[in-house]
Order: sequence, then C-alpha cells, then structure tokens
Amino acid sequence: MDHDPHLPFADDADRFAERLKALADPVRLRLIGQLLSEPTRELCTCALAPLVGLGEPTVSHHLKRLAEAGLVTKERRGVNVYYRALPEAIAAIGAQLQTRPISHT
Amino acid sequence: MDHDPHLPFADDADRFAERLKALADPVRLRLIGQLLSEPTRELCTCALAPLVGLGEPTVSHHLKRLAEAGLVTKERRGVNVYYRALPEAIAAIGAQLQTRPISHT
DNA sequence: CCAATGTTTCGATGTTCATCGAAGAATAGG
DNA sequence: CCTATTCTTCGATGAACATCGAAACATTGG
Repeated sequence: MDHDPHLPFADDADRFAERLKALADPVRLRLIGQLLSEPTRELCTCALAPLVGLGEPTVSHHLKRLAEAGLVTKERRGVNVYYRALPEAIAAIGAQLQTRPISHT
Repeated sequence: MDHDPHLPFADDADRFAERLKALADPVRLRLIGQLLSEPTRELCTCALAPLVGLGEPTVSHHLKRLAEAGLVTKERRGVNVYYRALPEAIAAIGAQLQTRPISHT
C-alpha cells in the first residue's frame, strides 16, 4: 500500500484518516472520556485499566496510539505514568469535520 | 464491562466509534469529498471508481459502509446507482467531538 | 427474449489490529 | 543490592477489513 511517488505528498485524506482512526475505537473513546472527567484531565495507566475493564498492557497499547495521534500527553512521575487528554486536539478534528469540505485530491 | 441486555443498543462509545470508523478511511474520505464537490452532491459508482483509482466492487463496498453509517444515501435511477453525501450527518459527528464530553460509561 | 451496461455479491488473500500473558525496563524504598 | 510496584514491550492468536477478479443480479434497449 505505497503512495504514488509522483504525487508530492500523501493526501489530506490519508493524514486525516489516521487521526480519525485513533479516535474510532470504543476503548479509546472511554479512556478519553475518563481523562476528561478528571479535574486535572489526567490519570495513570493503573487507574485507567480497571475503569475500562482491561489489562494494563492493552490499555498501554491504546494510550500509545492516542499519544501518537497527539490526543493525549504522557508524563512519568515516579513509578506512575500520567496521561492527560488534550481537548483542543479533539475539538480540532471535530471542527475539520464540520467546516472543511473533505479533501478529494 | 458487559452490556446490559435490557438496553437495546450498545454504549454511546460503541455507537460513536462505529460512526467514526465509517469515516476513518482515506478512500471513504475521498469518496465523500468527491460527492461534496458536486453541485448535486451525488455521483454513481461508475463515476466514483476512477476518481479514487479503485475498481467498482471495492468502491461499492466502501459506499455500502458509508450508507450503513448514515453518511450517504443511495438511489437507483435506471441502470445507475447514485450516492449522495449527507453533510449534516458528518457535521453532527464533528459537533459531538467538539462539544460533548465523550461518554465513559 | 437477448445483449449491453452498471452494480453488487462471493471467495480468496494479505494486512491491520485488539487482546492476552509473560517477560523486560524503570523507579522508589528498605 | 534487593524487592515491590508500575509500565511497556514482545510474541501469539483471532477478528475485522481492504482489495481483487469472477460471478451473479438488475435495468434498459433492441
């Protein structure tokens, strides 16, 4: 699944789809919801795992995907790693869906 | 973490993830973009296939997913099937991302 | 009824990915 | 050091899915 090398860069559509895919999973939506429901917007892996009913390895995998998409940040403090939701990044995706005609080039 | 069998539908997160997944594919984003770029917002499968560089069977598959998610409608007129984009449905997903704290139940 | 065109379905194939348990890495505290 | 705790990585497994070519289906026109 490589891109046509003549096109200068992959589409908007490819990059936008990547960000949407990071969001398009029920577990990841719940993780973000849990983070957003915290006053500090952050929780550690060991707190999130029981909240979504999955093991730490699986939750760590999902948090990594969210971090790679720029939707959360991670910060180690002592033994714990705290993930924080970035509502602006999520809202930006929503704004693009609402306002911008999706690219078709 | 199981669903209440009394509730006819799965969670908010599950349903929202379903709609996001329908959108989270570069081909489907391009299809929607092409439809939106038409004054009538509609095109038939045979017109869309070359626009995204894929065969009719594959395009038909993607259009079916978009229709199942309520993002496009289909209408047969003679030999052709015209798909029409529903911008309000797309915008509604964007609005939910912007305004509503994502459910974590 | 037959042929042509457009569309979908079917079967097969390869990839992505969610999940798990086990093992490895990092950090804090005796 | 050594141990306990937390977190991530690794390897494996099964499910979902994007894609293709071929076959089936639908509609229109001769």
